[in-house]
Amino acid sequence: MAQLRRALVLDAARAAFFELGLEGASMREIAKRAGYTPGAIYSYFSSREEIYATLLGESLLRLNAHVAAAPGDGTPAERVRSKASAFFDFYRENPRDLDLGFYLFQGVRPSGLTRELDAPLNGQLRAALQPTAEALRDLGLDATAGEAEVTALFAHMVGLLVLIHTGRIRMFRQHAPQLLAQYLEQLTERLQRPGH
Amino acid sequence: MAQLRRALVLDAARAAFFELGLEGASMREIAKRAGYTPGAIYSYFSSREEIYATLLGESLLRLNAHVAAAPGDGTPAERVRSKASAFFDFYRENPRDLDLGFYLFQGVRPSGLTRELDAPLNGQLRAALQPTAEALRDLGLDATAGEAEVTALFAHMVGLLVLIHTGRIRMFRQHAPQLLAQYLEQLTERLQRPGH
Amino acid sequence: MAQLRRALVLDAARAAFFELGLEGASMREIAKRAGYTPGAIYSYFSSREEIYATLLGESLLRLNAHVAAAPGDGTPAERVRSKASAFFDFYRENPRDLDLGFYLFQGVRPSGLTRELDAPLNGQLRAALQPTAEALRDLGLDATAGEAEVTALFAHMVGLLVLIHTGRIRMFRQHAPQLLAQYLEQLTERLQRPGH
Amino acid sequence: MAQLRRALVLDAARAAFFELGLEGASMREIAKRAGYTPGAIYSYFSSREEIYATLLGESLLRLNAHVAAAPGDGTPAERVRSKASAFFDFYRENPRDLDLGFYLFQGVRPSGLTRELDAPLNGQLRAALQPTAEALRDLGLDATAGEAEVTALFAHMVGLLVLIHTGRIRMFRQHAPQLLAQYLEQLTERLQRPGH
DNA sequence: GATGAATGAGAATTCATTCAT
DNA sequence: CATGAATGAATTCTCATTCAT
Repeated sequence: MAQLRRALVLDAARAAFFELGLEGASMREIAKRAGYTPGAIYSYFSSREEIYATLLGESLLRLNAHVAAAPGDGTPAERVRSKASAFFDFYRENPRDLDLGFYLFQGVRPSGLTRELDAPLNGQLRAALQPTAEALRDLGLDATAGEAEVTALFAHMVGLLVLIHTGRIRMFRQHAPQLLAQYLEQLTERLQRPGH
Repeated sequence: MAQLRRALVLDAARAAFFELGLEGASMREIAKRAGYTPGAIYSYFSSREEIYATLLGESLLRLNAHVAAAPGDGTPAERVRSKASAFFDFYRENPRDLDLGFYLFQGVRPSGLTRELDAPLNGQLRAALQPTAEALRDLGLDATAGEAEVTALFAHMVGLLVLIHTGRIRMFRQHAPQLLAQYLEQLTERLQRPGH
Repeated sequence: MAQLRRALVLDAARAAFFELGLEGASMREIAKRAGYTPGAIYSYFSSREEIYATLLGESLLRLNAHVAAAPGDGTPAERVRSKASAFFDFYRENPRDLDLGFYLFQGVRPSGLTRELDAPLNGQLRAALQPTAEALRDLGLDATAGEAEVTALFAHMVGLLVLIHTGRIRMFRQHAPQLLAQYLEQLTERLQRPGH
Repeated sequence: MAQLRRALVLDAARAAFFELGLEGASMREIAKRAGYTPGAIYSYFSSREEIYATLLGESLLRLNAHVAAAPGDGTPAERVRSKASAFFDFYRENPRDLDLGFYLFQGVRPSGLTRELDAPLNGQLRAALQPTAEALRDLGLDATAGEAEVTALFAHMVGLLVLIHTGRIRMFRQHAPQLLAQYLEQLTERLQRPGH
């Protein structure tokens, strides 16, 4: 019962956030959309931060599900491409989830929430990259090298996503997915080259 | 005269922003630092947004200067590394400028200013990547391929900078500059490989 | 049964008040400590005021017990000192009870409760001063004079307690108990002086 | 100009406080009475605390003026009575000033104001007792004894004022001024007695 | 007797902006 | 050009209390 209503508030928060962005999704706005008075929200979430953290956690679950659903039965090189692309596409197709992902370290200063919730959320993010990391290891990389490679790949995807997100990509008249494909191509080729 | 005073306001705004961040640099704060009353600021800038846009333009000028100052007299491969690293290091060493760069599309909704100011600002950003693009062409890339490569490189740098900025990079226990060096290494090596 | 549960709520209220003070002891807090929901409290007390009034009545009972326990077998002068000091020490050692004593006329405006509960509470307060008044009469004072003297003594103690409580006593670098001892000394000496 | 408007806000605050007490005199209420929006108040006072502190400072000034105006040309014993009574009467006749005096340590927790403003306010309070202290010294008391005596006297007055204020004095069917007169009588007599 | 849910009023404070002077 | 004054809307959050179930 309470769980249902909590979900209702969360729906309202998600909608508000997705429509109005961070600034617009105030407690007032969320309450209005949920059909509540602002005070009532606090029965379900103890602070604005908690709402956002919940939303972000949920978003990361969707991300992980999306990555898990990507084909994982080909060659290691194919799996690198498949899993990394799944990660990338999730955020490309759901730009608000990217906003959400950026939320905790962009807009949030005063809250003590960051510290407490940071660890599990980071864990969820790591988990979403895990399949890619495993595929890289199957290509022959050791733990250290795999870590470096997955970090570089993660950075590359984040950069592309930011460029898409901010519209800066048009500046270069390039398509981000194609750029990612090239990066992955070169990556797998490089790792399979003799002498590596 | 007016130009001088406008510069004075801008100095105050820059100082406020660099010390207090986005949240802390209110019109009140800027005015106080400039020795003005809040209302007076509006003689020089028509909105808070315009101040930030001006600040961003100025930041991009500094970026271009930094890139121009980087050594440009080695081999093309060396120049790619030199110029790209200059770009990267500028933002790594001046994280507030990165904040500034992200500002206009992150927090700003209501302003119609973005559109008008977007073009020149984009131009300045392009300019900062121009030396790198030229060095890439000197490595034998045609216009189209060069464009793709510089975009990919730009994305990679942006991604790394975001990871540094948000502290997420610690998660992977990797150093960003090293990752960029590897990326540049592989890039130049690939472009110089026979058959390319 | 109901009486037991009422006591349970009261325990929670007392604990909350003694730990968190007036501000912190909200209905929510009291309910939480009692293992109830806020609404349930209203089965036992019709308002927050009533809880505090009940708490005050109980506090006055403890006060009376404390005074009763003080030695009453010496000379009248000794008994004045003994009983008055017991009164004083109770509040000095239990500052929250003093808070409670001040509560009803300090913070409370809207309640009509004060009037109804005032009489019995006043009675309890009087009772706590009764032993002192009797000892004074044993020193030879008639009813009227005894009344005046016990009132003056009461005022003196209240004044000292307020000074302790608010920290203002440090301003004068004096110790309250010592000041009370002097007052009692002079009082008994004066009453025993020939010609009185 | 600004000073005038500040005074206007202060008038509104005083009126609100005197009519509605501490709880009722919210920023909303003060603003409404001053004909302002709540935000406008912050041009004149930086916080609710500052308003109350100003009100209290002003009250203490009136207290000091009242004490200064009391006759100071009789014998030391007469001056003790005159000055102490002036102190007492001020608060007896202006009970809201007493409320104000109790404010800073009763209702105020969260503010950092107490510490900063406490010292000067304490100083003003001391000053109001100074004439009495001097008259006591003229009766032959040394600094230490005078300090003790003025503290005891202060406590006695505070106690009586609290009893008046809370209505508890009726309980004893005594008049406070008369009780103070008796206290002062005994005090001066005691100090003038041979052997002292 | 108790719950769970919600209300509605209220708190202090901050802000970009406007505008008569 | 600049001020001083003020607006008005916004912010998050807390609380005693009510009431259908």
